[in-house]
Amino acid sequence: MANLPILQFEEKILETMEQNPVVVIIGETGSGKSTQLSQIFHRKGFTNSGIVAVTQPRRVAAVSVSRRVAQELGVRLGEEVGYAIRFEDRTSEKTRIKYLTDGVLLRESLSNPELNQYSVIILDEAHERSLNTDILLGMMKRLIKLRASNLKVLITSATLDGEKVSKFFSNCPVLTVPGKLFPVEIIYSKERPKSYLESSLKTAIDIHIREPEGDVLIFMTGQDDIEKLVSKLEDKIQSLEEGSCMDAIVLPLHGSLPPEMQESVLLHPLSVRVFSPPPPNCRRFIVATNIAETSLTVDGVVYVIDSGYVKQRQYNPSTGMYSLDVVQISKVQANQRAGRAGRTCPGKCYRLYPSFVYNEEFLDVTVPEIQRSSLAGSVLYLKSLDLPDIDILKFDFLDPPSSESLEDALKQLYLIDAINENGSITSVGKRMAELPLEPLLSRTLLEANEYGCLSQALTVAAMLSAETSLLPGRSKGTDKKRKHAPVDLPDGAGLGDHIQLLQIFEYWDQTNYNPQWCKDNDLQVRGMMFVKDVRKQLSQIMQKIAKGSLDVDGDHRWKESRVDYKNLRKALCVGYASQLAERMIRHNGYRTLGFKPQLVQVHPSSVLRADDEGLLPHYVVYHELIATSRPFMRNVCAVEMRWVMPILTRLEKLNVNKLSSGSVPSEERTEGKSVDVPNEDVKVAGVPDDRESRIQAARDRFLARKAKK
DNA sequence: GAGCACTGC
Repeated sequence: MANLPILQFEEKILETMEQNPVVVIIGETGSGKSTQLSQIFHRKGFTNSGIVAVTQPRRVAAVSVSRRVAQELGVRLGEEVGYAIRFEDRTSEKTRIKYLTDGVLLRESLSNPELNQYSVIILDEAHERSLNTDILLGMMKRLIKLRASNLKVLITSATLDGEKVSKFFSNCPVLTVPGKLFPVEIIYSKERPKSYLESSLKTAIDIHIREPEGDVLIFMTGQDDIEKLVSKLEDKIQSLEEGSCMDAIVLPLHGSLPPEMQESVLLHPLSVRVFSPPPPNCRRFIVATNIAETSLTVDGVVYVIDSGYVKQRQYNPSTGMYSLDVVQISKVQANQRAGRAGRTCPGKCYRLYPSFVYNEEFLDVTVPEIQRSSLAGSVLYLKSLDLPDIDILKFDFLDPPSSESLEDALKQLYLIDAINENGSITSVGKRMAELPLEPLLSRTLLEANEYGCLSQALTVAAMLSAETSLLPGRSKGTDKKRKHAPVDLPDGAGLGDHIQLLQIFEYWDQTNYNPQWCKDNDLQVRGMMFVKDVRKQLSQIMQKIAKGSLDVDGDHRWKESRVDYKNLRKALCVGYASQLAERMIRHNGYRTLGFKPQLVQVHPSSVLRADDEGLLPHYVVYHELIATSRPFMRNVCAVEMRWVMPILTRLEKLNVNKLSSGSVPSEERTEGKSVDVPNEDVKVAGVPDDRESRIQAARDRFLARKAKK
């Protein structure tokens, strides 16, 4: 600890802090910024007037760094040094240094907008540009004006981004603290590879034959490529002449591996011996996604092979559709990957692309999450802060999202009553913001409370929050098994996936949360326990914010509602009003109604059932649109026509221009736009002209069908 | 009839 580079900069940092409310620190890997900055401020008495907060984008980081700091200060974790993450608050009245996830700090500012308990706020790993950090950056800019006399803000960033952050904070000073990395030699390819799978295979084998010992970390884009490369690499290594090289093992590392397997990769070869006979000098090849870029650190890596690509999820605000695309990494990512080779000794990084690609094609920094996600939740959050000087469309973002994306968020919020036609937050919206959920689910919970099916809705919301971690990753071994397993699971009564999720939890509940039941049905125990936690947290918040009596514990008197789940589905229909789709006339394709109309299909994994004529329900709401091989609706729920009508009416009245004028006092607003011609109003920027006529057509068909009956 | 990188309240 004594020779951490950052400690030599202590005086300089303190001096700069004294004269400036905000300082940007560029601290390279190994500089000690995450553990030392907070201690420096503690030593210098900043903790006498308030707490020093350090945010982290990940839970594990908040926990492990705070543990380290407590140890270094020789105090018990939870006393002078503590942490706060979702479901776990290990702080006390004694706490002076507090590590917390950026999401927790955002929640805290909901009840205490000026964050008065803190004297110093450090936004660590800001260069990762998580959605929450970006919102915090904007809020800090405002906060330092309000609390000019008693708040200091520190932002840690990457070399390529520091100037930009500084400019954002009126050219605040930038301090660079060197890291403690060993030099890494960068080796570029002469040309672009035809296939980066083949190219990484060749490079890996070259390293194995020519280079001295040291593990090899290979960055690939996804599970498929990883599995292919692992098996090719294993074949190639086996075919090498016996005794000509040292032994080698090949290990995959990605997010859908069970956590135990991820951990076993991180341990040093000594521990691998538990599973296999101890090879004297054995090289490990770790084939990983970008999980190894920041989230996990693999020890012993000397060589890195960088494909130059990453799989990224992006949101298209005009269609409401997500897609997973393989895209080029940024320079910051490329450097981060290379750095993984220099943690224990000098290393080498093989970039499978020419240097001009790095220099001319790669973006300096990764496109921030805020420009790749649906912003309904963030916009609702900002609206709920009710800050007089904040206009969402002009909110000071470091990288502003497109106006199309903001308008999409406003439109969604309007359709679920979270904001009114003038863009102001409603009382429903205020209560929604208290819930740590996507707005559509928050809205569903509030509506369900009105219909007496809150308990069911809580379960659905909790199940959806954990959904990806419920099913184990697909691997050849479990695939066949899983074909039989779901037979034992409920089928959602044919009404859709939300209902099935509800039934699954209810079954588990009836077994008294038996872990064996999860295993028998191929559900991850950890995931189901998480659902239980989330459900509990949500019901506690609902008890605080909902009016009237609540039924959060499950009410078994509602037997009749279990046949068709009408109340729950009705609540879902109101909550998911902006994600509604109508089936085509004579086949089972659907057309989305809230966005620029898209032809989509129900995902094949859905349990939604067709009627006797083989047709699916006329209307469904969907949890997510995802474009993979084709555009699919994932997690759908059958809804009834008469529930849909009010939504169509609301869609018709939609006027995005009015929604976006949120900061103008309402009198002025109605003055200027008093002409009430809804047909004209629909034709605004970002909304296609044909939408109105399509909705009209949808209504006509609906009325015609109704007349027939 | 498909398959998904990574986080977080």
